Amino acid sequence: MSELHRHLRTVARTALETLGLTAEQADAGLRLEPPKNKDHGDVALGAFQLAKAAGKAPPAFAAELAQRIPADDVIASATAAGPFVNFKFRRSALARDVVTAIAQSQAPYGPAAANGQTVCLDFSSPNIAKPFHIGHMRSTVIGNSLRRIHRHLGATVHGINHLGDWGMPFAKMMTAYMHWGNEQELAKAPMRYMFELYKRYSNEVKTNPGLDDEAARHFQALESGQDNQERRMWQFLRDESLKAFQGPYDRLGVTFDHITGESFFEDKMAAAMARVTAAGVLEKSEGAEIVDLKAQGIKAPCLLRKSDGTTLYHTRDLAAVFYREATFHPTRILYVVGAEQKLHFDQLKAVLQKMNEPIAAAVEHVPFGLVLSKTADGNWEKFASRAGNAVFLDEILDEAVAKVRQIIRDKNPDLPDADRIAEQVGVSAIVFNDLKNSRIKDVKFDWDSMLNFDGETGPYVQYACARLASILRKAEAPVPTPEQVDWTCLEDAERVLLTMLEFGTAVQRAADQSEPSHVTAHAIALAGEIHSYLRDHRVLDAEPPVRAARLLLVDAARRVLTTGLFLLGIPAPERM
RNA sequence: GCACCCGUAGCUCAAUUGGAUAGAGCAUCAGACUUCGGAUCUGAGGGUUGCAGGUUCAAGUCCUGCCGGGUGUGCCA
Repeated sequence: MSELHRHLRTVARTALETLGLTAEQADAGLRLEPPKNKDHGDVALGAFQLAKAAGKAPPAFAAELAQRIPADDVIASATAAGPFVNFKFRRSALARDVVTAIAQSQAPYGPAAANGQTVCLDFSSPNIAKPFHIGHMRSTVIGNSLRRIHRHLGATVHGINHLGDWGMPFAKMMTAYMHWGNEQELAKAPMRYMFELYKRYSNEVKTNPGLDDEAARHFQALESGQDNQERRMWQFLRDESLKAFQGPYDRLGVTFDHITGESFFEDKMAAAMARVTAAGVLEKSEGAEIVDLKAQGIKAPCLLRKSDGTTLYHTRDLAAVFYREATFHPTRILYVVGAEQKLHFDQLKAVLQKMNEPIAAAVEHVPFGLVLSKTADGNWEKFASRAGNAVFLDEILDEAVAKVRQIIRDKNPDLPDADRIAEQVGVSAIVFNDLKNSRIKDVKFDWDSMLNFDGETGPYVQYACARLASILRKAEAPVPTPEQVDWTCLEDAERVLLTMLEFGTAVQRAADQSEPSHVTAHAIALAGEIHSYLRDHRVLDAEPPVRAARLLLVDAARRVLTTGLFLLGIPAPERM
């Protein structure tokens, strides 16, 4: 909360107490929000709850409340409008409070002090026997952003890449490699080569179902824990895959705190199963071991051991929960995994609840929508790697980068280091697009709109940053300090200031709802406001006091935009 | 069949979780000191928020029933 809001709350609480409300009632009803219509004021208070607590009609109560809030050196006015009380800050106080906080990197504009939360963030988690394509990007960039957001807010964050390096998919890849694999071919282009193997297996298994049985035998052999051919093959393929993934991760600027795949829990599953058994919730059914969840409202039981004795996805996730609980003591465990796996995580949580494990409350699925591609007749359909039409992430990024490179050639031919900038801007365009809308919405992947860099896009926000940086460069002097600035010179910047004031709310909401799009939306809004401001307000040729104040404003906007982009995992180039 | 998700302007999406006159971008049209960076800005047109009920002082938001699209649904992950 900003100083402005804190002051407003204090004054309002005092006024409410003189109107006969208790401190608790005042706090509960004191919901200060930006009004929908900017003309109403800077902050709005709907007096419905408060009026109810006071036993009065909302409009009458709002009028009384407004009357008891005097103007002071921060509050310019409090006026009642029907059941609302609208507040306006003094412009100079608004400027001083917001810009000073930004200049000094105070929270929320800079990193906050520890907030006592520990967040385990399970994201990206590709199946390392499959190609890393556009579909894998969503979990990766959403998780990467959430990791930065929580860290910014003062949480201890464990970003975990829960690699799919165990189980049947991996056994199938192993089987394919044993039949047709060639080490030299693999070394040339590991990702693509594995994809070829994957496709070949998928094709051949149609006419030769025995392949799946073979894969199952290999998995049993692998899970036996003995040092055998399967284990060596597993180690080899895992190492190669990890090397191959590093490329996309580097380009996207993604890092992890732990790379512990499913295989990491190999030796922890027996204890997990023992714990489930001890809780008395494990049953035998049709040769398998299950937890019945009907009492928890889920019809499908959770399978923890197959009739052939091997374990499942659920078994490993359960072991992972226990491990994380013991190792990290998390307050939240977030799984950034596609919406199609909702049932899986509902079951996981339900099993923990049935076991009376308190950690169940921390388990939270963070689902997201599919990536759809446009068909010839204008409809949207799922990207299907099975059909062999997987689009490799690299190809998409390359295409975007090439487009940016061309725009630079057209508009800014003298830009130094153009290739590096094109990489930054092009990759960001794709990432930004993925984080722009609510997670749960499907991402419509359409080349034309993807490569249109006008409007609400990554390049739009980066362009604003570059423009601001350019002005600061041309000032050829250090940015003024807050002490040097006459705040009355920024009274015309209210739209920019009020937008920057909202930054903390946007970040907090993003963390609470696991929804990076709130940060994206804020960055777009601020970029728009500063662009508009610069149209009518010259900086460099203004009178000295005005120039100094505006320079500091420009620097503040640049900092907030840069931080916002950082929280999305996107760089802010000084030139582009 | 059952469960869950989505449905808002021609298209893609917002709407601070129940609050004031539902807002942006794209596309279309009309404009902007010969640019402190035009990847920008200003403006215009464009809406029965899928349909029908209900709860409430107040519903795009909550409840019920439909319609349309999607995802999932015991030995994959």
